[in-house]
Order: sequence, then structure tokens, then C-alpha cells
Amino acid sequence: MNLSLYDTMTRTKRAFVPADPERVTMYVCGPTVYNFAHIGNFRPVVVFDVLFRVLRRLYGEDAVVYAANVTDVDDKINKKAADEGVPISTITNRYLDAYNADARALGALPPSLQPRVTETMDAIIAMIGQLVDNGSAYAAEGHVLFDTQSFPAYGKLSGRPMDEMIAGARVDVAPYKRHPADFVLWKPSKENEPEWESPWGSGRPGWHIECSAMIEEALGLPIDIHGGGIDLVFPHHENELAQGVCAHGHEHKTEYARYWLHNGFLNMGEEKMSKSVGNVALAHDLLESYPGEAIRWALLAGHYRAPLEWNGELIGQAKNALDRLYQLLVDVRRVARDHDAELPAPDKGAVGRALEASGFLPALLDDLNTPQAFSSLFSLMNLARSELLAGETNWRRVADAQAALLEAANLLGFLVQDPDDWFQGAADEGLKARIEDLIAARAAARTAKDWPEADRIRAELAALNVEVMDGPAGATWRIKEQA
RNA sequence: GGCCUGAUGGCGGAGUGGUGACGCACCGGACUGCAAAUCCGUGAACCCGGGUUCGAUUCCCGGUCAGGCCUCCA
Repeated sequence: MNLSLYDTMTRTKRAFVPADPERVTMYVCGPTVYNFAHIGNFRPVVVFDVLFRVLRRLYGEDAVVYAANVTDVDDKINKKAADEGVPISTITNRYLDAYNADARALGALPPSLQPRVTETMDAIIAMIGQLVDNGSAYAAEGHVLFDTQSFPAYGKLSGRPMDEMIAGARVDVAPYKRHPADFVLWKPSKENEPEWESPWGSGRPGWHIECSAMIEEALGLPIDIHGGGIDLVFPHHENELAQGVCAHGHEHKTEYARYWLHNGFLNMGEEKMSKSVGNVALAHDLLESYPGEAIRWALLAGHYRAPLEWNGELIGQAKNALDRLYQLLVDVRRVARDHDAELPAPDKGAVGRALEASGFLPALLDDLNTPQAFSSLFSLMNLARSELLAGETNWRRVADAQAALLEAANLLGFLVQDPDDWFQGAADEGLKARIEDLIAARAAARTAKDWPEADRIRAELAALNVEVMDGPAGATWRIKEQA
């Protein structure tokens, strides 16, 4: 089975072939850290995390280098810092920490590298120097601009003929630009704004150059995969590509990124209007109310390139779907215990075959078709369930079936918790002790067939947001919907 | 204004030139003191109008609606 990916540059789905299978490189445009990130900002985080995991599986954990940058020089950051009267690093560190915490809560593995603009300044200035030296860029009125006319392939990635864009543009063109499409590589800082020394005067880099510089410094050209949101195709990635290639001279022989991947947007629908409720669209806030895994599931419920309808029901649906998957894990554990059975170690060959036969891996390798992979997850779960419920339970087969489900789910970053924690994790130790006491009291009432008392205790538990489930070997419980 | 996507059951969402996955929700049954979980089962959809075809949800054209980009933006 081979991975195929849809490449924005060629507008086709192509077999993925890395330049060097020993060192597969991926770069994804990360956040500008001036505030808590919107849930939409986390779609690429989760999507490319899945790709990262898939690549690690295919090429080996140490063979994949994934860089996700952080923009920590920006007007919005400057404004926020000025408003609070603090250095920009106070702002950027605060929100980068929050961003990383949210990403972790959403089950994203940390990228191999997380370069920051402030730490890449020398490479940025050096690259601008190269561009000026070889005639791809020019200085004007304290700015340095990239000369789009010097790069014939400009516009190829986004599929925009330049003249059409200029004709339809609604923005005023700065007078010092030679061509309307030229963009800033370096610009003077305004009063009281952070600035860095450069051969063109003190100032700060334009938006696009940071990524080109980071890619060269952190990964080296060409990179295998360049990812980001669909909105970045133009102008960001188009510009990045142009400078990244042209920095190496006019032959333009340098390959920049072998595959360009872009995720679609979350369609916020009416939700956008609910500002009164507070910023429900912040991942940071959603994580207060829902498990990160459920939010992750919701983000992967649609194909990454398609728009995803983000409505109020989605995360709840995701939570319920995960409940069923986790329930299988709980049941396997309980039934095995009831039978005093030890689950044997799973057979790797059988597990591998199940991932193929269920369609799970084929779906994932087909341009990351996560919705179809989800479907396979349920068929793997059903298989495990029927093995568990078979008349003469074959523990070897149960173990293999459960292992297949777990391996598949884990590859997507799901079922990573102990199932008891999933259902009961929201309870602290004090609450757990109290629940156990109530359940013991209820068990006594049930033994005495005192149904009114048993029901009264159940109601008491329900008031604690706890659901009791009677089973042949005693009652179990779980925390219901978190408010 | 220019360029570009998408429109599938109550909700989310795959897929396909020839009986329309999967999940959530709903309904009926089994199990249960009652529930929950689980199991069995039912119902329910391809925006509109043309065209191509033996046959279109799937291909083509037009329309409507929604969204994106052209300016910071996942």
C-alpha cells in the first residue's frame, strides 16, 4: 500500500515519493501568537498531525522531520504588547504556551521543530541579501521588495494569471512597487515597534520571508510536504515559493516543495454570531467543556480538503461515537475479568491483516480519507464485539481484534486513554469515593429488593452527574455529559 | 468586479455511470425490578433545469444557494 496525496501545485492526487525516504520532511505554517487560537486554526494542526503519524508509520519514527513555525513578529502582536505595556515576548510566550497546550490536548504530537521568527532573523536577513544580490529583489524607500517579474513561474501554485489578479484587485498599490504584485521582504518598523538591524535599515521582515528562511534553515530544500490552510495558497505560499526558489539564483533549478497540501475551512454557519455566549469558537474554551479527543474526532470527521460544517452538535456526536469505541474496551476488560481470562499478546500478523482487510489503512493512505477510516474503525469494533460475544469466547481472537481496533485508532490519535479514565476521569478522588459508597448502599438495597431505595440512590447519583449501570458482576458507573 | 470550491437522510459525512458507506439522533423488539450498556431490526437523502447515455446522485452546460481567495487570516 502506498500513500497518495492531493497536490495543490499539480491539482492531482499523486503517489507520495519522498526525496529521501531516510529523511522525510514536512513544513506546516503555524500560528501568529497574539491571542488564543480559533478552533479553525486547529484543523491543520490535527490534519497534519495525522499525516505526521502516517509518515512515521511508513518511514519510521526517526525518519520524519516535521517543522511547524511560529510567527512571533507581527503587527497584531505589536499592538497587543503596546496595549498591555509589555515586551512582545511576554505576549508571544503567553499565547504560544496556550497554543501548544491546546494542540497537546487535541492529541497532536509535538512537531520535531518549532522555529520562531525572532530566532531566525539572521537567516531571514541573509536570504533577503541573496535575493537582492541576484536581482530578484530591490530596495525602495526603506523597504525591500520581491520582484515578481523576475520569476516567470509566479502564480503557478495558486493558478492565478497575474494580470487577471491585478485587474480584479481592490487594494491600492504602494507607489514604490515596480509591479503591483511585488511584495515586501523587509520593511521599516514604526515608532516604538521592535526592530532589527539590516543592510537596508532597521526594521522587520515581511510576512512571507520567514517561512522560506525557516524551511531552508530547519529542513533544507527541497522539502517533501508543505502544508497549511487553503487560504494560504495565495499570496502566502505563492510568495514563499517564489522567494525560496529565487534565493538560489536565476536558473530556478531549485525544487522547493514536492507536495503542497491545503486543508479546507471550518464552516462556522450561525455559530459565528454567538459572540454573546463568549468566544465559543476558541479551542481553549471548547476544551473546558469537551474532551480533546472528541474535538479531534469532530475535526477529522470530514475529509481534510472539504469544508467542514462546524455546528453545535458536532462535538457531542463525536463524543458519543467515541463512547461506543471506548465501551468495547471496557467490555473486553470486564468480560475477561468475569471469566478469569488473561488476554494473550496479540498476533502482529493478524493485526496487520485486519488493518488492511477492514479498509482502514487503504482509506487513510488514499489522501487521508479519515471519514472512511472512521467507518473502518467501527467495522473493526464490530468484529471485536462479535468475538467477545461469541458462544465459546476465543480469547486469542478477542485479543487480536481488540488490538487491531486499538492500533488503527491510535494511528489517528484516538483511544489513547484508559477506558476507565475516559468514562470516569472527570471525577476527582473525593467524588469517586462518594460514588463508590452510594453504589455499595444501592447494592444492599437491591439485594433486599428495596427498589424505591435503589432508585432513590440512583437519582442521587444522577444529581452528581453519574450514571449507574447494573451488570452481572455488580454495578459500574460513568460520568454523564459534562455541562 | 476577477478567480475558485462545494451543495447527499433530522445532524455530520464517504462514495459511485446501474440495488445510496459509516457515525450521531430517532423508532420497534430482546435483555433489565426499572434503567444504562449491549444485541436484533425498521424508517429516512443524492439543490433546481436542461443535455450525453440503455441507464446519472455520479459526466457536460445553465441556474440558485453557501463558502473561500484577490488585504492580516487555518
